[in-house]
Amino acid sequence: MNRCECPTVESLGCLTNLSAMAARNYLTRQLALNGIDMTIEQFKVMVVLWKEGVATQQAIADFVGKDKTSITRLIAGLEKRCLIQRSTACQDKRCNHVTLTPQGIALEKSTMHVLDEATASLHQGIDPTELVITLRVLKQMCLTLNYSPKETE
Amino acid sequence: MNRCECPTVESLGCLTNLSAMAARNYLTRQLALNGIDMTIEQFKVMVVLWKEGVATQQAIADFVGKDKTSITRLIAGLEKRCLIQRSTACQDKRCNHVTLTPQGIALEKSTMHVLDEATASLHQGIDPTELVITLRVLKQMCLTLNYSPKETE
DNA sequence: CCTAAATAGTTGACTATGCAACTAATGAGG
DNA sequence: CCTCATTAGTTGCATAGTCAACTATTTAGG
Repeated sequence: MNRCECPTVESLGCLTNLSAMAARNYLTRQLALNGIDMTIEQFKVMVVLWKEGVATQQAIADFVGKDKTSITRLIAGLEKRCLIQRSTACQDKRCNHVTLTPQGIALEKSTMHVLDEATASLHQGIDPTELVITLRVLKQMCLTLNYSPKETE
Repeated sequence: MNRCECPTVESLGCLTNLSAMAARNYLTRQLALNGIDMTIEQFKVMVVLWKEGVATQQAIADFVGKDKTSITRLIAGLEKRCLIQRSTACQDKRCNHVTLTPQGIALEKSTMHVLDEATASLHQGIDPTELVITLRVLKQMCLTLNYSPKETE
């Protein structure tokens, strides 16, 4: 049964949700198929750390566009898998410094490879020009919603 | 802090997730602001029922593009709010017939109004031609993923 | 200096999702 | 007819997300 038949919609509200879920599930399967025990959400946190080396939880939250609460729990999952470490100490004792473990560092190459292949699959069959437009439109929508002045109220 | 800064991406994988979440949260707020005690997910189920009148849980799952497990739980939420009813009986005793209660029927107009306004907000500032392209691209991506022949394996 | 506001993180309650395992009912083939 | 595969739905387990309330720390202002 075709999963794109939601009767609601010719709207970004519904279609972004459907396609996001489809992409999410696809990436999850690909990671699993490649023996990488990591969810997409955890993966995004790892990308930040691979880039930055160290980060506070709040900084990670801002990077990946999530609540600090979510980060607390994602970090907990990554810590359980021994991919990152939390060190409570720094000048500002409110902050946690999140750093990669050797295992975490080692995963970068293979994991990014899976991501690149998966992204290629997602983009497959899509006209490059239209892809660019789509990405721009989605960003536009994010901006509109995050900065929306009065919530239509 | 701008929530569209995920460093990962110029990919549909990441951007659809960000924009879907943004849209989802926006719609949730709008429903709440209008005094409608319903989540987006429940709302989608209601749309199916407003259209179809009756449906089995599996049929609803297919319509909204979710697992039957999710539907079991969404339906439970709607039942608790007295918006729908499950009647186990029919020719095929495996099926549940899900129907609307009078309260559920009564909610259609106001709820759809909120949806229409919210959709207009989402689409605000987006060129109509580009919107059409975007919707087509997202559908394409859903199709690619649902029918993906070999999972890149 | 000391109180009040802001910030970083955590926790609990609620909702949603997927997978796997399970029950119950149906249908198909020997 | 009876067994076996299929289908509908439920439940348990793990993950994720939001909001609100809370602790601890830092900072700003009287």
